[in-house]
Amino acid sequence: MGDDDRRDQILTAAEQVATFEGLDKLTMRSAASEAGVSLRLVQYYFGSKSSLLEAVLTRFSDRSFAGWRARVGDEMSAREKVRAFVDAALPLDDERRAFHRLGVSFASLALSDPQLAAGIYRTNLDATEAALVDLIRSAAHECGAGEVEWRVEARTLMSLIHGVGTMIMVEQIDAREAGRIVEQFLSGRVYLVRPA
Amino acid sequence: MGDDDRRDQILTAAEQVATFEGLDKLTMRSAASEAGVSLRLVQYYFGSKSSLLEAVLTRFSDRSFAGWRARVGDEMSAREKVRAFVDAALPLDDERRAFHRLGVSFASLALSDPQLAAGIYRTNLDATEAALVDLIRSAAHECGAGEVEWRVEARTLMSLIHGVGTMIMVEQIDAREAGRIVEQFLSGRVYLVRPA
DNA sequence: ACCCCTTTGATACAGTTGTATCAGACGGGA
DNA sequence: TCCCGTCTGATACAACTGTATCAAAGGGGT
Repeated sequence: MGDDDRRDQILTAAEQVATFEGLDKLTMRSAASEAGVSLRLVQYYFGSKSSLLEAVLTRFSDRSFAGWRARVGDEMSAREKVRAFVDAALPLDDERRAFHRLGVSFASLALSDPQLAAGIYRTNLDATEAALVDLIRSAAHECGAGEVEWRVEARTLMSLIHGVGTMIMVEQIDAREAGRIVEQFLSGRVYLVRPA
Repeated sequence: MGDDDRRDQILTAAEQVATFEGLDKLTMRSAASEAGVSLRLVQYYFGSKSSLLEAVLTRFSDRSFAGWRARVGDEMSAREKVRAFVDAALPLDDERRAFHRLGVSFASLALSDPQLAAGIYRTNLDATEAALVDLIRSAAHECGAGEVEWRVEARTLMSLIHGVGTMIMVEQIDAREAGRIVEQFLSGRVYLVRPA
């Protein structure tokens, strides 16, 4: 088995543990056990725990984009893409719930360990924001809407999604209610008004 | 020193540690050390760590309301109260930032340890939601606005605030930008439109 | 004075953690 | 065949955790 394969195998196992048992349960040993390899092997490939953690975090960040692009097809209109973006970011099924759970852990980590997590976390958020700004601007152009503070719009939408996601996770609201909240919000946005 | 005083002293120390060093650094020993008492004393008053954690969580939840009421005066109009609510919930100074940091830790805990944290967390959210629904309904009545789905409105606002708060915490946006986002959102809400 | 119960303190113990060390196995060039 | 660098594994170790145990001080009722 090649190096990258092994690395990936361990990384996948580590992510699995962090997602389903909590980030605090992710240890060198638990990752090794989940991957079905020895502790020494994890040490060999990652050296220290912080390296492992950083690798998991980076991979998570990358997959965040991958999961989004998988839902945003190229043939969609910009308006549809915005909807798809929202849909991708909400924890509406088990896969997205698992993903969100890990995201919350990392957000928490980013606040107490700025050096490790915050950098990657911020980078991810900034990239997401930039992509969303583009999407919204395109959508507005399609709709024939005038100039708007795109960045504020993007950040508002990102904030709302984040908050709704958390509410779903703690089961204060269900998927239906989340849909209602988001729908009601989006229906008032000029960049989504269908052109006459 | 009376029982409650001692309990409170330890609890305050525990909260201090959890807030400024991270929830994972809160241990029986660190709480004792911060409080300037022996480990045994913490055991004596709280028995187990989960009890200590639960007490810290409960106290946090209570203070959440206290901090809010401190900012929402009785003489305010309902419209002003909604503004004050938003203001109280955003991490705009060190105190509110510290508070928010602990809140994120607990949110994360609530997702991996439903039994302990989720109950208290959910109770807190539900109570907040109920209070905000009342506030919004009153504000709308003041404004002469018609019927709206108050609950959806309240949840939307709570979600937005939560998301904006997180963005502030990871320093993706600053207080000014947060104000702009919230202001732009609120300006479109019927329940805040000043009566003609 | 005596005693008993609450309160406080020092220490021990088993489990888990990250990390380091020792000892081999594998595999291709000389 | 031999050898050497890469790769894999078992084990050791110190630090830290929650919890349990032993011991003693304090102080009010008899």
